[in-house]
Amino acid sequence: MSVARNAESPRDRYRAQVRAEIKEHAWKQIADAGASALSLNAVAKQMGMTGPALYRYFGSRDELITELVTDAYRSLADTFRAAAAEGADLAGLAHAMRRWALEDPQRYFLIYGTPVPGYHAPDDVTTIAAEVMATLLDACAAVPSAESEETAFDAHLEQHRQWDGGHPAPAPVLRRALTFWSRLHGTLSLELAGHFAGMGFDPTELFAAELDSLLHR
Amino acid sequence: MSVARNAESPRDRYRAQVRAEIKEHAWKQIADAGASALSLNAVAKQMGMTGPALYRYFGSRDELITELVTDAYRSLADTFRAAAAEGADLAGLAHAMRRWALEDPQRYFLIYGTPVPGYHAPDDVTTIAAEVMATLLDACAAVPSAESEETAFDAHLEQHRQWDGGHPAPAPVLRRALTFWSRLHGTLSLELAGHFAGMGFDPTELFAAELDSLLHR
DNA sequence: TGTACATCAGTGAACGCGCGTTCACTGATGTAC
DNA sequence: TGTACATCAGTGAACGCGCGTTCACTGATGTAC
Repeated sequence: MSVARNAESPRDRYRAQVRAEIKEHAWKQIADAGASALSLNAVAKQMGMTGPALYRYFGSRDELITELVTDAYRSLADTFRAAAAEGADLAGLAHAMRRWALEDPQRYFLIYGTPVPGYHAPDDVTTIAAEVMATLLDACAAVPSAESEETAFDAHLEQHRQWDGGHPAPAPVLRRALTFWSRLHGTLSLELAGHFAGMGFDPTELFAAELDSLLHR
Repeated sequence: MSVARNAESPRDRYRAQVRAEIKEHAWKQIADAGASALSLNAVAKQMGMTGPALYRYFGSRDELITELVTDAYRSLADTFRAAAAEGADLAGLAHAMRRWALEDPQRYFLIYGTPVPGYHAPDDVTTIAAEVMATLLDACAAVPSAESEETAFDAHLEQHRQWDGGHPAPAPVLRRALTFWSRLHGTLSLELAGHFAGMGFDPTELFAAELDSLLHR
């Protein structure tokens, strides 16, 4: 038995590298044909390996997908945090989110797209998803509250909320975050799905208008 | 050669009935495991038939799916038209749409969910999709225009529009329709995808709030 | 520095499965005289 | 009303395919003395 070692061995480095390469090819495949078409054998072939080899790196196809989902959430969370760290306000977050989504639409859809009816996400995924929300909440709390009146929805939120641990935000902040999320997801997902194609206008303008509706009202 | 007959023969009736039954089972399967899991063989088995039998009714799996998509659009269009015929205003349409979506979430997602990257919809589908939009535009045009000022997005729409034939609506009406669609799709799709689960509030309230934002501002 | 051993990445064969789709056929149903 | 014929729904076998996953193996890489 060897001494407990925290330092990474050459083999560890290699493992990490191959794992990353597998994921990269998996993303490419998802971008080409959607997540449901992701095939371990196809990924292996593309890497010049045989299918079973991948089982050294991922326990199953589901495990791979779960990790891609987690990575996607983490990437979005990082994008938000980075923007916030550079002093971006809510509008800044919105644009960062849009850029992130346009960068790889299928990555966006893997998270916020059509769910598979039976599937239930593992805890890790739920946790990291909540982190994204937390970053958004922080940004919403920082907005100067030029609120005129309390809305009916605020009143509802006041009474019905069980925000996952440690983030007790006032109702108007919660409302702002939800509205931000929902409104921007609305334009963004329709745009990414191609539903505005052939209508002639620039989706960027609609996104900007919706963002505006969030801030100046 | 027989006389040209418009009347439906018993065989025609039977055909129509079996076609309908196939679609019904297909919908059930989609509801259970998503559209990508739809299998002709599985549908046939569920009906007590063998796979090849279905080819009497549909040319291919793709043809079946295309017809389901078309039916979904038609169903939504009918829902809108029926609501409009009963004198429903924009809010009425919104609630009709929500009811329609909740009735069968996967049907909603088949239309407005994650698109398959390579897929391009046939013309029939595009046409019926435009019909849905047309109904929405009519309802938007009927709203009394309590507009204070012209928005920047209105100005953009004024110059960039190529609405598919015969529906030259003024920019503010277009804008209202797009905002309606995008905002309600935002809340609705997040709700249907289960992203609000565990947050404690009632999605109906958020939907109502978003609908309110469309009407009173 | 060199040898002996342990680790482990990747292969190839195999399993069982379900898929979409074609084809030649059978038997029931409907039609025409 | 009864017989001859045409239509056509559905079967069963078959094709070729790709999938996820297991298993026993080989050979290269890294480790310990």
